[in-house]
Amino acid sequence: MTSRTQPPPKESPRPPRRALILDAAVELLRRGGADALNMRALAEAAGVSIATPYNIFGSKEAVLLAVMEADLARQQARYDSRPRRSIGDLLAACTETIEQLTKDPEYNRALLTALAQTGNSDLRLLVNGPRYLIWKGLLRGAQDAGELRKDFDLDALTITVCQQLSAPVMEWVLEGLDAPELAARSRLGFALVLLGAATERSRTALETEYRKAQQQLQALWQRNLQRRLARGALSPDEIKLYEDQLAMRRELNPDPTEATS
Amino acid sequence: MTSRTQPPPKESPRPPRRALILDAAVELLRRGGADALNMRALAEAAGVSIATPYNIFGSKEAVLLAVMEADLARQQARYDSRPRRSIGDLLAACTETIEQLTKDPEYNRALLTALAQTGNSDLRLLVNGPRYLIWKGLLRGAQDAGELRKDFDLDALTITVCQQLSAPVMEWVLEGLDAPELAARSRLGFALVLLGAATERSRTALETEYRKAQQQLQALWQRNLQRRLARGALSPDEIKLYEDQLAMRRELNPDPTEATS
DNA sequence: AATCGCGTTGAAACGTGTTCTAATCACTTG
DNA sequence: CAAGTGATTAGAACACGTTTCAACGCGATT
Repeated sequence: MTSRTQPPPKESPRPPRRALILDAAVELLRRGGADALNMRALAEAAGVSIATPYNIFGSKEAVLLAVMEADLARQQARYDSRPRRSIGDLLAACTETIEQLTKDPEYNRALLTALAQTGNSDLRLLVNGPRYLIWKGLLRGAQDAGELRKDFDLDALTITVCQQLSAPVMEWVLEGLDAPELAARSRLGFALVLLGAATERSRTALETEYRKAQQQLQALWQRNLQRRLARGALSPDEIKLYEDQLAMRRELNPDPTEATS
Repeated sequence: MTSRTQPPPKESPRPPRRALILDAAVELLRRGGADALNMRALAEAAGVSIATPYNIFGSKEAVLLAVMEADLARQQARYDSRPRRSIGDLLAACTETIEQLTKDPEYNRALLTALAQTGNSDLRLLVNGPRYLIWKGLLRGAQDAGELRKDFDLDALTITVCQQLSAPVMEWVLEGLDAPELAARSRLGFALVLLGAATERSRTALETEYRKAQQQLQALWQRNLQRRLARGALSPDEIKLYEDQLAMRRELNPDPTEATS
């Protein structure tokens, strides 16, 4: 009946404890990471009893899901407000999504880490459900605009694109990637996937996009590897990867920049 | 000096406690899932004191990493033994990887769940490092065989392909996907990504592969959604997705199979 | 044979999510 | 204005998990 879906239509009498707790959770996650968010700290930060979050939400997991839900609702609103139609808009949306994540890295990482730790499986639906529709809408726009072949199923494209986004995001959450690499990787993935379904009209633009992302990524790799080499913080696997890359590159360019050293 | 990389070259005197504990961990994961693997149960199952795993490995996380490492070493050996060169081999390797995972679903899911819960960030290197090289080798083979355009960077392709594998696997671990859908999704992703870099020679085969995976996926979706509809276990988001799909399909085929009901 | 080193042990400490219970508070009702 | 009523609170208690630590036992060394 009301416009909200989840919460029972019960208005908070005076002190909005629900919001108090959610705000405190966000702040704790942002400041101390996933480990900082335990129920005692949460209650204290919100200025309520430890029993209160349990009365209102039921469990720690439910608190986290509520935080996530609020986040997604905000994002969804942002997307709903601007319809987009071309592949350019699609790529822009990708960049925008990554920016939203990396704008508040501690918080977003901590939230996703904490949710992963609860082993929650609703996470998938919560995150992917609404997002899926957003991306599908964008892809449909591009398809209608003749930038994607009509004989490619929209759902299949959407899934593939979503996977290309979620994988690097997950790595970023686990601290395996920094923000620039996350951005480059997702754009690269988008471009390459879309290239597979591109029409003649969109092909060159996507190839350009692809090449741009690829060069960005290569530069980042070089930089990150050399930084880690300098720190001595490099695992055998990474070293092997690095040498592998160098060998490849040397193979392709018979005249590398070795003379400068 | 020795052929192994990680473990210090120290032979176990009589009772190989290290192996005992690792075996017990595997068995616990397989039988009871991630929750069943707590240190007390592990110690008991291995027939040692609870302190022993800590002396040998250092922490629960380290035990899990050791289990994972042993797994990967086994897999790596399997791949090393058979060099492959074409896109067909690449797709076969994808299927094979998924089969390895889903052949022992409880164990693999539990292991990855448990590792995700520890929030470990070495996970990425451990899993991706060796795997990365495997996939890169396969892609290089396909590129050398003229099935992938030479002007596409191998690392970029490898990353994108790996992401197309890791994302659905992650969803599968979180119980969001069943085994057939996992297989279909990864093949779909592989085909679509490779299609972006396909040469004229490989294009039609990849399109066929893509279409096969797509149809498989669609059939699975229909089945899964209807099954969940029947159970009444469907969230609003899923219903919206379902209606969205139906609308799309009706839009495309003016004559759906509705008459049969 | 006595001593030393070292891995192993059992129990206890510690942290965390969750629940329980008596006391408290606000708001309605007579 | 006072009493009742229900939700809310504070704090302890509980269950369960990881980790630590001092004591122990066993084999090798001198």
